Amino acid sequence: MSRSTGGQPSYRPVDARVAWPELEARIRRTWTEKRVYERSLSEREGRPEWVFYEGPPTANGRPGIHHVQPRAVKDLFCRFQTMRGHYVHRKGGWDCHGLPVEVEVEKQLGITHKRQIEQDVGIEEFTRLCRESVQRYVDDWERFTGRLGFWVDLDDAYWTMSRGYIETVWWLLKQIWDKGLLEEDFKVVPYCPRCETSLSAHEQHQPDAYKQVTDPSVYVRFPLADEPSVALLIWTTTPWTLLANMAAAVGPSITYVRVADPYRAGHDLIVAKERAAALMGQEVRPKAEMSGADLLGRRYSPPFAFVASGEQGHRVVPGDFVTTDDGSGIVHLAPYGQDDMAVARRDGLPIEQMVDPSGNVVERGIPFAGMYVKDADPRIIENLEGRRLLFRSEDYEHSYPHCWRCRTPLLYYPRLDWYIRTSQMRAELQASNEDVNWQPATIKYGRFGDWLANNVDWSLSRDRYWGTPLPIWRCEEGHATCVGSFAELSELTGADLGDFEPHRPYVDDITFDCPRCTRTARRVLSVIDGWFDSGSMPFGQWHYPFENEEVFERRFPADFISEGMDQTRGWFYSLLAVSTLVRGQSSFKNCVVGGLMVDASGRKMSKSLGNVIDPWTVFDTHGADALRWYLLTGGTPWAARRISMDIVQEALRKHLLTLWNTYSFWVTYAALEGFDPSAAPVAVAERPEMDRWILAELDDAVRTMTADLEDFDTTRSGHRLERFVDDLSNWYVRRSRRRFWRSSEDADTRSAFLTLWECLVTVAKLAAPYTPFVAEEIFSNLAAVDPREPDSVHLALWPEPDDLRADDGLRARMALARRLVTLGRSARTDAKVRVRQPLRRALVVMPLAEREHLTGLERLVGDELNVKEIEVAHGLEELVTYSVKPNFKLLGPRFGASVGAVAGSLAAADAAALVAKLEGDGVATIDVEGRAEELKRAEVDVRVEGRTGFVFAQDGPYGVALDVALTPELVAEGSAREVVRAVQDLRKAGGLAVQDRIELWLDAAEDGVAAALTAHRDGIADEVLAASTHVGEAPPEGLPSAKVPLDGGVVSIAIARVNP
RNA sequence: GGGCCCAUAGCUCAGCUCGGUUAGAGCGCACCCCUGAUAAGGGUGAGGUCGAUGGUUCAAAUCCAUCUGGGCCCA
Repeated sequence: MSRSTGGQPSYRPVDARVAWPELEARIRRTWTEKRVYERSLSEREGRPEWVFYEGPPTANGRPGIHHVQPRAVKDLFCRFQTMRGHYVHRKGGWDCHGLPVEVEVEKQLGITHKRQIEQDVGIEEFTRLCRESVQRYVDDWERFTGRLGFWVDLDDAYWTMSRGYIETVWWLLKQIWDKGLLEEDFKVVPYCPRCETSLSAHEQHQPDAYKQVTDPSVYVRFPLADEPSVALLIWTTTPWTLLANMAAAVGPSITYVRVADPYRAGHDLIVAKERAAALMGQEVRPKAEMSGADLLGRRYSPPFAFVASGEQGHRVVPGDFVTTDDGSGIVHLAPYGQDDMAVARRDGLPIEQMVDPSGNVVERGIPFAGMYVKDADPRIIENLEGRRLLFRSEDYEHSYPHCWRCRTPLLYYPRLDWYIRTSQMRAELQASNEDVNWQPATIKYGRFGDWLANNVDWSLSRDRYWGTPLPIWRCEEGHATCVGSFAELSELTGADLGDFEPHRPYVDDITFDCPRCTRTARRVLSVIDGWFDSGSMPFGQWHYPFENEEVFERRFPADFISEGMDQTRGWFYSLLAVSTLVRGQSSFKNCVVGGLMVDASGRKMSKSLGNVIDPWTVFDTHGADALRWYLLTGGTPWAARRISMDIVQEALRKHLLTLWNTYSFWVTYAALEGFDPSAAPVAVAERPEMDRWILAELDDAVRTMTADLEDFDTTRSGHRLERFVDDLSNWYVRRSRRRFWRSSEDADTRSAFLTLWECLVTVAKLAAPYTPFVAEEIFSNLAAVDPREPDSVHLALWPEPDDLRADDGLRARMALARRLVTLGRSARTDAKVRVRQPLRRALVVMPLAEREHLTGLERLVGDELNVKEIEVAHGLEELVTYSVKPNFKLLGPRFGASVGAVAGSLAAADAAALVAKLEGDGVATIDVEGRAEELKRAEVDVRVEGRTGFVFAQDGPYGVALDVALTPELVAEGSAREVVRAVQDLRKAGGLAVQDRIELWLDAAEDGVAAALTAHRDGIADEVLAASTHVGEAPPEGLPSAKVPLDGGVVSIAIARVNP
């Protein structure tokens, strides 16, 4: 790299073939050496902050391909906003607590049961291993993060297991406690019998939690106590819950019928009328009909005798949750359902716990005692059958929730747990949501809004070991004290606890005298839901309010967060909920939600399908930039993202290689010419049209990309960049190539070098948030000569729109020229005349109003088509026919329903005359439903079509006709071009450098060809850098040579390199 | 069963916010061209009832409704 120091600038040579992974490794080293990330912060000190919160990844497993997109999105906006001049602090974080970590350690220890932790391992050793386990994966994550190019401060990351973080969580819980929103309550909760802990609603709703399972579906007779030949028919898919049956519920307004029991002569059954046919067959004849209300209060004989009936048990009770969608319309109630427990509390039903915390039937449940409930099911069914209580038993397939970590089917289980009364805060949560800008917007009132609208209390406590301990101490009298800081705990114990370890088991040993009754208070043994930890990060990352109060206030709430869709009910919820509970507002303003990662055929990635792609394979093959580019621009961000090696390679080839080729082109010639962009400026207005055009496109790209990225849209913005790079490479460079080589340092060459340099430097800036490595490579090589620019693109300011460059008129004119070129090529293809053969002229048909748009671009179109002249055709009726249609966009509103009549009238008119009139006078009169209507030129669409017999291509109102007549001069010129091409091939094949000079021999037997060689001798020599040319002379032996077949004969060629 | 998303060429996707009569790219395919950006590049072509039906409208890929299929989230 060089600075312009008076001598010629030098550029790092650019290999046309790039090894992306190596390039990226080199860039990463530069970033480290030059402390670029640190400076991207320090150089923005004092500028307005743009606040980003990092959602802490669970450091409990190696990062996978699905972690790439969220991190790429975060990085993109942070880099973009930094370039926009903001100070963007990026504190990393690690989510350390929770069941996943415990499960990992359990596996490592080879234990399968919770009780082994306390008995065999000990809590002290267990939590020590949990801490170690977290530490182990952090290295993987750091490597992954760096490789991806995600700039985040991991050295100063927050750890949810740190003392300070835990203290903040305690403080937050105390705030909630003081509001009366933290309570212990008896509730039916989803419960994992293996982990022996309840799950919060959002844990239960993790992806993959629901799986299709087959359960028994049984119909059971509950004989009425006072009429044993009549039985209520109930339905359940969990036979084991019958052990604790409390009552049977009916819908008071549902109609029930008494029908003959088809399997028991002389017995009757009561079922919902709507279900009778489905259960008994179509021909069922009701013996009696009654409403649910009529059944209320009737007693029945319970299926098992474990639960004493008491006053209220084993009766028919009303329940508004009873439906006739399936089952029998009569619901068996047991303490294992939320509806059931609500009724039990209302009606004083007898609650008996028949299942222990491991999911086994309790001791007195003979003969099922000790059996796991799912294993007890078949035995219970047998038992019921033996007592003629079983009506029917079949298999029932349905989706059922499983423990999101260990895959054990969940049980619903009545438990005494600690809750945050979020359901009382629903309106506040919804108000917070109002202030969030979601991307995509549908999340706001869809997925997330629904979740808030149906909010249930947050089950906070976990009977586990590795987590933030619930800071509640309770004495023997039941008085509970919530502790909100370590100092407060010291005060309560009356001794300075110093730097005590707040985790279990140490914190469990701390006791104090209950402030209310002075009896000993001990900590309740629960730890809390890990989601509360992560939701506390706006506070916990700064150990607020114990320190950093000013920092916290400055960085609350966040301008931006982003995670995958799966966090809707995870982090997005906990983050919103904690700050709403404590601060009454959302802690984030903008949230970009990413989609799921699926394989190339749209299937979810899973180890069992074997379709998981390791991110490192992609990094090492195509590089991080290619992967980032694809993920940030290919497809809708929140739709499922298909990913495969091929898809990434395509993104690489299409976009990054195009950019690279353009960059490599500039450097190659700038190095040859010793070009210095900073030497002599050329004003935009003084540059050729082609240069002004690409700068106008560049300006448009800057404007639209800025607007889209401010709007958190990565896709549109990326597409604009991709189109610009394509324009730059495949039109600007393609058309301007000759201006770059072997020219003297004239204004035109300077302008070309300067323009392409400006484009590339600006593209590097625009690309920096997307593909930070290649952007840095280009920028650091090209912008080094510019003293105004920093030494890293990531320290540069985002490009500003430039009115001197903006020129929409020119953009439209160039679009017209390119359209005509396409038509000309099409015509050439039809004529089967190769492009190297020059043609005399092309005739262009186009609307009069646009003709002047072509002025100045004829040469361009002519060059591209290799024709000598472009003529705008007049009076070409013999070449084309016209058709005229309404411009519906304009005439639709004017004529309304009559627009069809206008179309008819136009179709019937003499099109050529009409067009002549419109082009000449600007208006024409036609008859519409008997009225004379005047139409302006713009109000109609004119289309041309070539008549047969002409080499003509058309598109709408545009047409290009080629004059394919060849003169001897044209043929000779074509021959010369063939020769040039053959010589260039020889040069390349001979390994000559671009600037090497040669001695050239040309020989042809035929007169016509020989004449062509003579005529174009100087032109050929000039083109191929021939220092001397021998025409009609046999070359010395042993030189590189070729024979070129032409229409009129054969040319023999030989070359020799001239030693300088 | 409910909510949300998606459905456009053989494949991957734009376009839909704000309706305009000729729906575009890339990959693949066929044919061809170009060639000192070259292990690239370019052109032309074939390939589409824009998931289905109905509605609104002079006009629907676009707006509305219903349905079908797929996905995600939930019950």
